Amino acid sequence: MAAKLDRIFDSFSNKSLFENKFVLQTSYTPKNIPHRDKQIEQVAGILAPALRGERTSNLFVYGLTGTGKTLSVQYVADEMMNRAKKNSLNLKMQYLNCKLRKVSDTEYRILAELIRKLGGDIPSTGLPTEQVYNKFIDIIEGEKKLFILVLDEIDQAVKKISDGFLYNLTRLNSELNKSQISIIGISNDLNFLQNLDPRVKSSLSEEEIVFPPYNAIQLQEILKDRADKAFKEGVLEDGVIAKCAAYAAREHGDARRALDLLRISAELAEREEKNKVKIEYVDKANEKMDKDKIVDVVESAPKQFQLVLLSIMTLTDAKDSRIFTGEVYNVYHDLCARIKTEILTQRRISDIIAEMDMLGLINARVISKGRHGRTREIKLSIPEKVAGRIKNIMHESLGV
DNA sequence: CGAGATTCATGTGAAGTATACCTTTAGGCTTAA
DNA sequence: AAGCCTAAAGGTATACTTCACATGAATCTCGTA
Repeated sequence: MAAKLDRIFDSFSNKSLFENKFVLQTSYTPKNIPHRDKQIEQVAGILAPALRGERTSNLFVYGLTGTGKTLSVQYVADEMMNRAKKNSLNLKMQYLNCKLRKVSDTEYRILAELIRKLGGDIPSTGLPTEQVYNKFIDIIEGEKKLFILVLDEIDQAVKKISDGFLYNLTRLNSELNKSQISIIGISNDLNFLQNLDPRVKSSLSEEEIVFPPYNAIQLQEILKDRADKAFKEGVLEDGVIAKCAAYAAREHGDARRALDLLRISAELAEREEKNKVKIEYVDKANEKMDKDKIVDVVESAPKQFQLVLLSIMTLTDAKDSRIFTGEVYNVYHDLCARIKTEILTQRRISDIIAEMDMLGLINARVISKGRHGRTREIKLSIPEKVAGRIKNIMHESLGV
């Protein structure tokens, strides 16, 4: 065993394909952002008044995942902060990703997280929401400043909560005396604005910028740029980058995905102690990414979700016809009885199934079976290759 | 035979409940002057 | 008297339950051709 480990460690330290892996990670902020010059200029143009101490317009940024929205905004923000520091302007920016699980569920949690990031302290529950607002205002009003709030994945937040939250935020300015606040909303959902309360819509999107997806060629350039820094000389086989770019271009030009693909391909190659990244590793990486995502969701899901999912999977195996809510509930019921867990009502299970549909674990749609009532028709949307693994995880965590 | 009426199995909304936290407040005890 | 601790009182959020009503097409009913 020890010898084997030695070998693994040796190969790891000696033959690493990476020069600097960090460059490929999502947290890395490159110095130049290719093909986004125009958007960056626009953002900068809109935010520039802040450097003169004026309030900036609220800004709304669209674009699919991995089109460089967050990166560009953060880039501009960083530059501005530098500038502001030099001119000793009291400018403050705060970035918040609304999608993080611990944050996303409620208005309360978003505000609480925001306050924590600003150095305040707020309990995780118990306070009236209004008091949390007051605390937030207190912090901002602490000293005179311009405050720019960047809300990433804002559509997620609104989907979970309501747009009342945004309404409150946009109105916040009228309650502020010394300071002023501007909001930058970043959204993946292009239709997001249309479903918004008109009042919110007009005040939030004083300015709008759209980030178009990258095409395959642009993706290749981005990848090459980073690959040069990330990898040692000549470890990439020809066409690896092209293939990563192609895969990602198929997924609406998602640069993040392209970079992940490249990194994971190389990691796989490294693990097999190869000294070159071959094209087939890209395929493997692609599969692995899908799989990891699902595993992640399932692992972090609450127990009752897992039980319901397990019921659905059992049913999928048992019969090849369509699956309905009632059947799932029966199986779930038995399962709970078997492992002595409390049994939730069918009403709740119905909601859980709807939520799992949102998570993309299953595919459920409401159908009417005429005389035989209305129900959801449920289909598992976990690939078979991953299903086994998922089942193991659940068996383990549930102790079935 | 075809237009309505009926029906089933569950979707869906609203309101209520239990639990887990949180702050505030008031009483009681300790402490220092 | 001031300070500190503790327990009770009064809030809220969240996950869930209960109740009640809404749905929508297969099936049934019945009048008519």
